[in-house]
Amino acid sequence: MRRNLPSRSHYAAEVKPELDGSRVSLIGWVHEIRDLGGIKFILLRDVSGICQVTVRKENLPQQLLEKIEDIGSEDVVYVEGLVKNQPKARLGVEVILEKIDILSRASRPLPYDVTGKVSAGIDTRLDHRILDLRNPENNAIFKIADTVLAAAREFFRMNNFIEVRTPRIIVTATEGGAALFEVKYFDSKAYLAQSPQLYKEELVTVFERVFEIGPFFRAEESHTRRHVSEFTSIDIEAAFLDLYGVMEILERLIVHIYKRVIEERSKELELLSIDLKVPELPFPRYTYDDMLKELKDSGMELEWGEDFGTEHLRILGEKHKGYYFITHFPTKSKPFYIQPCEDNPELSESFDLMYSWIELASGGTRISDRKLLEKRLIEQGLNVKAFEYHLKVYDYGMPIHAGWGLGLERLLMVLVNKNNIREVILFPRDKFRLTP
RNA sequence: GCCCUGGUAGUAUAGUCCGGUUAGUAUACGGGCCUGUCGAGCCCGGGACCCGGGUUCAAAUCCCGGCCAGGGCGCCA
Repeated sequence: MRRNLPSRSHYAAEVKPELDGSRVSLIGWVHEIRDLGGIKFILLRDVSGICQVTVRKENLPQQLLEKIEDIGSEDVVYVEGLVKNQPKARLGVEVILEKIDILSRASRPLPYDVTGKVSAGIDTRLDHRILDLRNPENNAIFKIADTVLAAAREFFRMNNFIEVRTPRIIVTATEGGAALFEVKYFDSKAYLAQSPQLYKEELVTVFERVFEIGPFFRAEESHTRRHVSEFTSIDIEAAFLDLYGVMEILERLIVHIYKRVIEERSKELELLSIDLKVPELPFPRYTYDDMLKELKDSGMELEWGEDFGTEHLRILGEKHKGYYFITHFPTKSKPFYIQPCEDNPELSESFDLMYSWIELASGGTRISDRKLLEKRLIEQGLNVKAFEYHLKVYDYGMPIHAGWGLGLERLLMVLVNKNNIREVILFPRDKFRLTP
């Protein structure tokens, strides 16, 4: 026997003045109740938004009134009633209740206030994340994230990229540097991938242009508002392009995402009080040397070859408020697979995409010559033998190629103007949080 | 890993410096009043000093240790 499932005639946000006089049925969660005695207002929330259900007690049978007295915040209810234009209601329309069924009860009191009347710290919010996400302002972030992901996939397909999936369980470090999580893999040790770097480079010899959107893991002991242990990377790799080609793809992707979010998520942007403007192309480009000079002019000397610290980036961010690229970093500050410049091997064909002082993406031209790659592995103190499977691919015809990795959550922080990365991750993971 | 700050009802906070009545407020929750609320309003109620040790006549308050949390640095997306 099939279950008898509750069904609605309309979503809450579809209850508009044009429906005046018609009968509707709604299903949702009780967002808020305001009881004025003879009249009672129930704000009913579903995925589309909130609608006001009005209870006029005078004409209702006792049995129904008792049922209404019994409902509480976050109960799941089915409601039937007549739509009525109502200038006194903020939305200009309300549903006069005729029938209500409680489909599921929420406990009382709830451990967390969904309506957001009392502010809560990020830790408390994350402890009660599901309730926290019911707040329309908070779930708007993830509706925007949905559009960002859809827009990115759409953009990549328009540009002949093929979506690939590379292993999350790997046998060795791909880049050295970042700390890896160790996992038990049957009778041996394995690690959680920190990047798809080597796989996507290998795959350009098959598909020419690949992209991957997926989670990666860093076991860093970071304790900041912009680091977590599990994050989402939007990665591309493309044959027959160098850093300039993939920088163009990156800035055009950002613009495409902005356009789609503005088109499809105006309501969510409004909820978050964000006035999103499509950034202008091209994004400004500066070299590492340019930035060193800028820092010097600001009274902050940095020795050539040193990577920028947060202190330096904050100064650069003061001056460059929006998106901009920094290119041609010193080779020694970059991973082994980055192509050194032909005319000056101390510099590399690398770039970072910045937004103010935040690093959003980094990438560059990759080394496509096996000999050079081996030399760089040795220079960085890595074990060449461990990379044998990867190095072999360079013997099978490896074209010049370039790519980048973009931090999805970092981009979201910029889009929705949040200064803690945990706000834009449904269930964030960091050194101190493994639940919920 | 290093550094700074904090831990008081479900939540957010006042009080802590300078130890001393019943630990205050808001909101949530329960009860009452209220026919146009939309941060509803008014009245009533229950609900808290992170844990352990020390100092003291007396500790939310001072000291030590632990645990937990927020943030910064390094590293990076």
